[in-house]
Amino acid sequence: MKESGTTQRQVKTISDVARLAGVSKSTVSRALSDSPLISRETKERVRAIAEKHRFQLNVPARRLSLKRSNTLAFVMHASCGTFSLDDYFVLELVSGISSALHGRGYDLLLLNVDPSDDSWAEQHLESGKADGFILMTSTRKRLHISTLLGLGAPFVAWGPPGPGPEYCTVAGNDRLGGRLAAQRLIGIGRRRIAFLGGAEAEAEVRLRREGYHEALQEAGFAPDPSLEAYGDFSTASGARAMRALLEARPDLDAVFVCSDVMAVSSLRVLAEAGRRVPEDVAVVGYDGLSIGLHCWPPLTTISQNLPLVGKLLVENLIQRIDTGAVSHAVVPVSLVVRNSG
Amino acid sequence: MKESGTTQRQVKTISDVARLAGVSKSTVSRALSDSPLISRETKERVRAIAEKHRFQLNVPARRLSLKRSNTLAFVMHASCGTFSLDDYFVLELVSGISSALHGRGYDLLLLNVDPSDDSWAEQHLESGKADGFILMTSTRKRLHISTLLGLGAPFVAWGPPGPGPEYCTVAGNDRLGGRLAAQRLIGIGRRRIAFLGGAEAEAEVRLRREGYHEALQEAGFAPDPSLEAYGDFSTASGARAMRALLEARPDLDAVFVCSDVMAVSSLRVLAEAGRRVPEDVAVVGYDGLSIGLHCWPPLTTISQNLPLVGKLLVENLIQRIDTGAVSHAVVPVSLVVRNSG
DNA sequence: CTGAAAGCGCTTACAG
DNA sequence: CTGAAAGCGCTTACAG
Repeated sequence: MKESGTTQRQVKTISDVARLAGVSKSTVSRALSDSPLISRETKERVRAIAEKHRFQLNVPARRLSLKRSNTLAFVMHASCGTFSLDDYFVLELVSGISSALHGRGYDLLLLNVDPSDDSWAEQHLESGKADGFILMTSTRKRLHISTLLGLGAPFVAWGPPGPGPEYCTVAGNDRLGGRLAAQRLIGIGRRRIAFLGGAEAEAEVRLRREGYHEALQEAGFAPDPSLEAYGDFSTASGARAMRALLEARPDLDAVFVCSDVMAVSSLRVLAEAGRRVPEDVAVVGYDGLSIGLHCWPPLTTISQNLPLVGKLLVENLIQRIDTGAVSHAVVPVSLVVRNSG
Repeated sequence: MKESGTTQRQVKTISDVARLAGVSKSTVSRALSDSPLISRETKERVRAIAEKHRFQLNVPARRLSLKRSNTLAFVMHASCGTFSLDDYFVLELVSGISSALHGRGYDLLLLNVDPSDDSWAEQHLESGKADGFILMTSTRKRLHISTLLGLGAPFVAWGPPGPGPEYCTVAGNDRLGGRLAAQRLIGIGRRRIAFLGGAEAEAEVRLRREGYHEALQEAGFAPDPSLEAYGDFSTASGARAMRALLEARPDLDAVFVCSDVMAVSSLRVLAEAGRRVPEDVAVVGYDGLSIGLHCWPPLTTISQNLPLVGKLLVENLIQRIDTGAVSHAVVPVSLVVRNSG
């Protein structure tokens, strides 16, 4: 009974727990990971001791042994240096992903990468830093996707699936979104409805435009290229495209803008041009970001349900890691009517 | 020369590199970590081989051996479930931190915690998941700080240092910020200048109020409690406090709001009350978030230079981990004049 | 159901 | 300057 003297000795490894429980390391390890090999009594005893001493498994050791990091990396490229509104979409998504990870036993690593450099993938995969990637990057997306495919890395990308090799995707229902936006503007009596897109090369932009075209045609209007302009999802490009549209078609009475971030800067251009929103020009945005609630006038928009997007990104990636299953998820979108259109 | 057949064999461990270089594992390890023990020639040879085969050190093994994770955890509690504007300050900061980490050899873990539960600290420290913490949480800050202090965990907290035990802090110059805001409003001829604060318990709120009082007194005005109201930094609380102020003092002609997030919702309340901004009521916000640029009217504000804040949080935390040094940094603030005040 | 032993891939005294 | 060996703290065949 010479327990005294060792009173405050820390319980830092499974060996310590084993000693206290009078069993082997193997048994402790199995008890803590709930192995079916261990009897209920032993399990309970070991766990009680572990809890009493607030024992924490050493995670690097576990990862080394398991050859698995239980870590997901979120890949983004915040506009180097200063933050800007342009990143709000991604930031709102991080929040959804982070919540979705809760209780799933995975950690979330934030990876800020240079869009023209794809070495991050190998560096994080081969080193055992991450088991899989969530790809948000819109610039040079093809480069990053093909690098990941080349490595055989598990990943999930935001946006509609491309042609070619298969990988997990989560996207909004872009065609429906475009359609809903145009239908809304037609429904409130607009006739010269412009389309302000992100980069035309992006599949989601083309799909939203298709939906917009369909709605126009169903209402008996012919799509008109002079009513279409493109940016790159940044505030600056949105403002530029809006100015170009006003110049080309001073008679436009509505505009469907492919992202809330660009819509917010379009509102400003319209105000500066002396157009009242929505009286002179109605505006519908896309994404359903919180800023849309607080700009002026509050933005009517197509909401993408980002918490759900985050959940699906996480769950489908984990499924891909565990089973190899490749999935394509499409999340519903919905029209949120506020004041701008 | 029977090299063929093994052509595509992967180089996955330092043993593989050692074999190819004709040296021992020890030497490879030392060469890759740039140990002064190794000759320049050997170093170069080993590194050339490692690079040629795109060798990546196994990070969990390294962490196990070094007993150091080289990982910083950013602790936040996004409003559970749905994201909201309320989180924009934190999100802009994550971006700054992530950039600041670039090239410092540390990874960034995102920790979304329940504000009433402080078990995350022990779980991440003892398990070797993180070496230090960046604390953003405003709710129950004292609880989390005392838990971290109790564990002896390296951490840095945003906000002015509290009394009692010492820990690293990074804060804005809150007193100066409050002063600049009030001076601006006095300077444009306002006389009944309200103060809309975050929680009165927060040191930064009290300091900003002190600065505001000082400026008033210097201009010959007496501070007036009926012109002061408090929220909790959320949009909802900002709106509530603004309504209370308008009710209590319908004659107010300016308001200094302690955060841009609350200022944005105050703008809306003022618009609904039929007050023109800035003609009837001038508004100055705080933080310098990007939303301030895109609300209506664009927000005059006290900018906090969040990229610098992120840099200091990271650097001072790493210094604390490496040397034990406890620092208190104060970042400059500046008035950014836009349209609201 | 339990344990002794090997192995995961590094780092670093220790010996030369 | 270099190497053999022990050790970091887990997990898991393998043997009982």
